[in-house]
Amino acid sequence: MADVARLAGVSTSTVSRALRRAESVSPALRARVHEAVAALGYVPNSMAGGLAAARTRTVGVIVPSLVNSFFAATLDAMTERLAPRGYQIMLGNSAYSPETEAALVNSFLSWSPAAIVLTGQAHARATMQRLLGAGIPIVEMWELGENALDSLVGFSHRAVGRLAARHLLDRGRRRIAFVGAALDEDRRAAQRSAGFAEVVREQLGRPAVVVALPQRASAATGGLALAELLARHPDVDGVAFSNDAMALGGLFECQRRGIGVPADLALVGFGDLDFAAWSTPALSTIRPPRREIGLAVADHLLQRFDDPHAGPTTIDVGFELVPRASS
Amino acid sequence: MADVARLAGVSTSTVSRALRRAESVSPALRARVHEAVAALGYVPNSMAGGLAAARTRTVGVIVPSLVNSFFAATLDAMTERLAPRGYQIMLGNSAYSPETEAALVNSFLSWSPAAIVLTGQAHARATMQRLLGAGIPIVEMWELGENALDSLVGFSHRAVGRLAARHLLDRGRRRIAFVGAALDEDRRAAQRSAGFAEVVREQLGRPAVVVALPQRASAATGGLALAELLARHPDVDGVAFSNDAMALGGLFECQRRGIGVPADLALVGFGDLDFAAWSTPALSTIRPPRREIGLAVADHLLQRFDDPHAGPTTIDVGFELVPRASS
DNA sequence: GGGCCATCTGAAAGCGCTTGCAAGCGCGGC
DNA sequence: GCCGCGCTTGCAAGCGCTTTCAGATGGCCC
Repeated sequence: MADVARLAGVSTSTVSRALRRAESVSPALRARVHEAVAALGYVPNSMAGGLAAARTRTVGVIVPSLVNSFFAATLDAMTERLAPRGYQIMLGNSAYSPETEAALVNSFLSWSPAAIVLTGQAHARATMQRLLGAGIPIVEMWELGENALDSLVGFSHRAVGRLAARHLLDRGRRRIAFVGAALDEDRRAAQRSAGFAEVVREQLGRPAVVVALPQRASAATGGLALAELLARHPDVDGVAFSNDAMALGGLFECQRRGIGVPADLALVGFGDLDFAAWSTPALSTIRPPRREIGLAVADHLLQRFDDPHAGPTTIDVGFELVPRASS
Repeated sequence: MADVARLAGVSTSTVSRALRRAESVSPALRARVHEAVAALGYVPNSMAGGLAAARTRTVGVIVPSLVNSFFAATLDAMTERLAPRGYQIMLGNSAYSPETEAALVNSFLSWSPAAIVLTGQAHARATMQRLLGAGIPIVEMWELGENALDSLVGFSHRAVGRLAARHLLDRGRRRIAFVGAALDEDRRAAQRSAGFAEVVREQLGRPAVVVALPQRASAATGGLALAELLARHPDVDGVAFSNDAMALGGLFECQRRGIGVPADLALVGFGDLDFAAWSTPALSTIRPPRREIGLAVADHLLQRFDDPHAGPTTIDVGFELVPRASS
């Protein structure tokens, strides 16, 4: 930076200001500084900057899994929006464990991040306290409930479950069931399941049939769980799956068994993954705005970075039923 | 840190050493320091540390896409191995653009990372120079060719394409074709296509039929591309897809058209994604070690971090044909 | 033309750690 | 009993920026 200052014939404080808050430096000097920066290929040392300013252009993001393409799409969209503004993403993978999440939050905080983004609303108490004490924007995403820590960007998974059930009822199905996986671990899937069960109880006056395997959701568990459901309730005529990957597995299981979809069994998934529109029959599903969540989080954060007066908000990004041939 | 030092009755340098290189501090003091750290809930400021030491426990990773579950799985595995050792991942999304990659490398470098991990071997010249000048381990992953920048962890995509072709030939198919997408952008897919074409030329003495759509690979493009292939070559009897998502789209397209798989048309994919084993018929595919790449990269880096004498290596993680019912 | 205010720039004090250097200490050998 | 060597520990000098504070500059009004 001293070199840049020398070449531009100014002091390092001016260089810093020209690079940081351009408007506080006269246009002529600003141009000279930028020329010098370009000529020297100067790249500021982020750590020195961060240390001096006690904040950095870093956003810590913790997701429970990357293989789950929901969060991958959200992250994708988030980097897309944040990177051009010079914000780096520090990635953390909690593997659905609150303890791991706590450890990640701790180490993220040691970087004085500009914000921290978490998935869901379930956190260790210590995590929440530490987060609140940091005095930076905190965003919880992908879930929408009470008592937000700070900002919230998501939608109601209970409502998703309710909609799935209503959709099957609308299609004239009465012997309907919910198929999930790892519901103890995946809170949001459990909420969808609960919403589904609510509607079943309200409309049909009986407890809902829910089959959940302990393994993680996948096409394999979808097929296996459907097999188990059929073994226990051979007369089932409509199934809501916890996500599209499982629904795909269910669809294939039906093909193997010669079960007509939707003639014998109506299927509805969640996610609107790439293949849903292309399967035979095309998969009815509920589309969560995977990318939009990332964009909304990024936009909200940028706004709060730019305007210190901007406070936390709750953004309901909603979701959408995509009825197709499978139901 | 001063507080910790006071509580432990030592100087800050001792605290730093106890935390950093434990062996250079007597066991008694080390224990006192750790007690004090625990009592105070002290979390070191990474930036101050990084600034003073001119290096950080940070690894910059650039992938071309997260939605592509190949890289998501690799990243997942990498974080799993790196996080427990205190290394943070800075995530960059190049979106298959060398310019974006160059910008990301630049900003990563401003954090004095412990290493940088790139996807593939195609980079802007300036990127490579800057990287080499940084004097840190550089890993290129997912591709295996000549002239590694530094370390290399991957496999030969040309060999994958060759194997796909040979597999179809082994199954007695002669009118075989390759179906891909965005081959100009996705170098590795292009290499698979080239390997496929080589074998066709060698064994059948004619140029290979390759259909590639400009859009990104997906079930949708797989179905569309297969439709185009069938329009141009109705007599095709074997197809290798650039990846499993496309193959799935192709399989569904066959179901729609009543084309028997594998009776009329043999299908082979690439990736061994979750659903491949569960489709009807189960999808023959070539399995790249998605997670293993991440683990190998992480292990290699940790080794080089621990032992400054350790140099770059090239690791061929290989791949595996998984023959199933679709071929 | 002088005085005052607004605007822009520079000097310098850290930000919280790491690490080279040197001093302190205990112990074994002569 | 003294010397010297190794192992520990503390001192203090930065690492490369940001930002406060004050000084310089120029424009404008009376």
